[in-house]
Amino acid sequence: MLRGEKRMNVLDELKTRGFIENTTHDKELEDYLNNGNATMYVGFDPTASSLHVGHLIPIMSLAHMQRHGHRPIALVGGGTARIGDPSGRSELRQMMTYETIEGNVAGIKKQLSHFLDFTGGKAILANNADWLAKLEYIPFLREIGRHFSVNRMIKFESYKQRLHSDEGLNFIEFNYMLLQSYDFLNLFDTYSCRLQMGGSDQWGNIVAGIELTRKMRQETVFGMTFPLITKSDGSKMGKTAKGAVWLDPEKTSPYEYFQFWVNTQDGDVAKFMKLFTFLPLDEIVTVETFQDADINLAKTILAYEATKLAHGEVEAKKALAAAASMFGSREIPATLLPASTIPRKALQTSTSVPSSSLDAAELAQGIPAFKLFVSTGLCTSGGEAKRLIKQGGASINDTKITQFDQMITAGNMDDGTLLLKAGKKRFHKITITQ
RNA sequence: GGAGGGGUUCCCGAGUGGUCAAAGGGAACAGACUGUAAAUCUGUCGACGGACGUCUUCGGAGGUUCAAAUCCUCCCCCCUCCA
Repeated sequence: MLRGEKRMNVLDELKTRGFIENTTHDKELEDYLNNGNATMYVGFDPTASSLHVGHLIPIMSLAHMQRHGHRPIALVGGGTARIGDPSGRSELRQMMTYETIEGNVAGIKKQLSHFLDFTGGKAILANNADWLAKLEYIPFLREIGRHFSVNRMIKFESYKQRLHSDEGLNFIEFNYMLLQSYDFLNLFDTYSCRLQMGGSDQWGNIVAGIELTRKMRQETVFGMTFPLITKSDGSKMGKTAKGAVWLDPEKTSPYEYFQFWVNTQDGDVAKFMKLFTFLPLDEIVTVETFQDADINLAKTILAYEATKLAHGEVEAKKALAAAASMFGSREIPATLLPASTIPRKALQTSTSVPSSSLDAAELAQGIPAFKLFVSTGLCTSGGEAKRLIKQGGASINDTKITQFDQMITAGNMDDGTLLLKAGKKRFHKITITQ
């Protein structure tokens, strides 16, 4: 995407791709980014050991910045997590132990390095625990606290909501804004970082940091917020039944991750390509008119590119192959999104479907079908497995199971394996060991 | 410190002694329809070798009762108002 004569400037690119909801100081910010060598940061809360799909917007925006020659800072909130941000939350966060937080920080740092190049100072990975943890209460209040008006703070949306709710706002959370503002000031001092980006719920905190820097340093720094990404049906993007879609392959396998993207709704394909891949905009535009089978090819490309970014090319190819063997595969024309590196030939082989092995002796005695569905993890209880079978959603090697206690024996094997299918999209392969 | 309100199954939320494994909604799951989409319709939705039955669940611990989510005692947590 770096080829081409007329390269867009970052701001335009981010705008066109749908990353920007709001910015402060439009003109000055544009100048700042156009003059090269800008430094900007996004904060990531280590509330879990892994980032999830919802974090891709900030991650991708930092990646775009880096591609345009700027220096992004990924700030992991190891310090602020000890407080808990009330913004956009209807209730007090569960307090996390320091050990949990540090564990989460480590996990998140690892993932960020898949998307950003931290070598040679091209990007910076920081943890605000490094400066927040050693703050002293009285000096902090005297130097920082005095710049904050409570009258003003309680007017911010992030607090207002909670002030009027039954849950209330706890004092510890009330301080979050001061700490995040202090982060910005600190990054400005240390790295001349002049831009903070964040979700739209961060607007108040970002603005507070801008004001603090102005008051204490008489310098102008900027803010930018991302829109809340919703699906075309209006629901929040990135959550599924099982909760968030994680970037950690241990929590969400590359295959599931791939499937998540393939299952994108029609109306969201082009939008998601703009946001979650680096495919060139002029190619993505063509997707907007696709329908029927073609839109599914576009979804495959979206899934492949997104999986490649998060898990690497090898895993992306495996996931693609696994999906192909489950759902079939079609050749993808070279003219379709030509910038994508997806393998375009129709595929046959299956590789990374969840699998387990079973002893041949055990199978020889026969195993009731529903037990097999439980032991493979396809169902969480015998009752659930029976229900699945009763409803006609279970099959083994493409033969529908009609009786929950049907005995499965070596006779059901096909090519030495049992392919269990629960519903249309969940599979499990059992290989038989002698 | 005082007064009041509240903690119910994944979420919201009804339920004030048996008819409660607990209304209703959402989410989810399965089926039909499809394009591995959405929408719609139907069914399911604590566990247990399926109906009957048994066991576990309504903040925690005890107690009353033939019977407790419901009554009593103590404790924990949250919120509101007053100080």
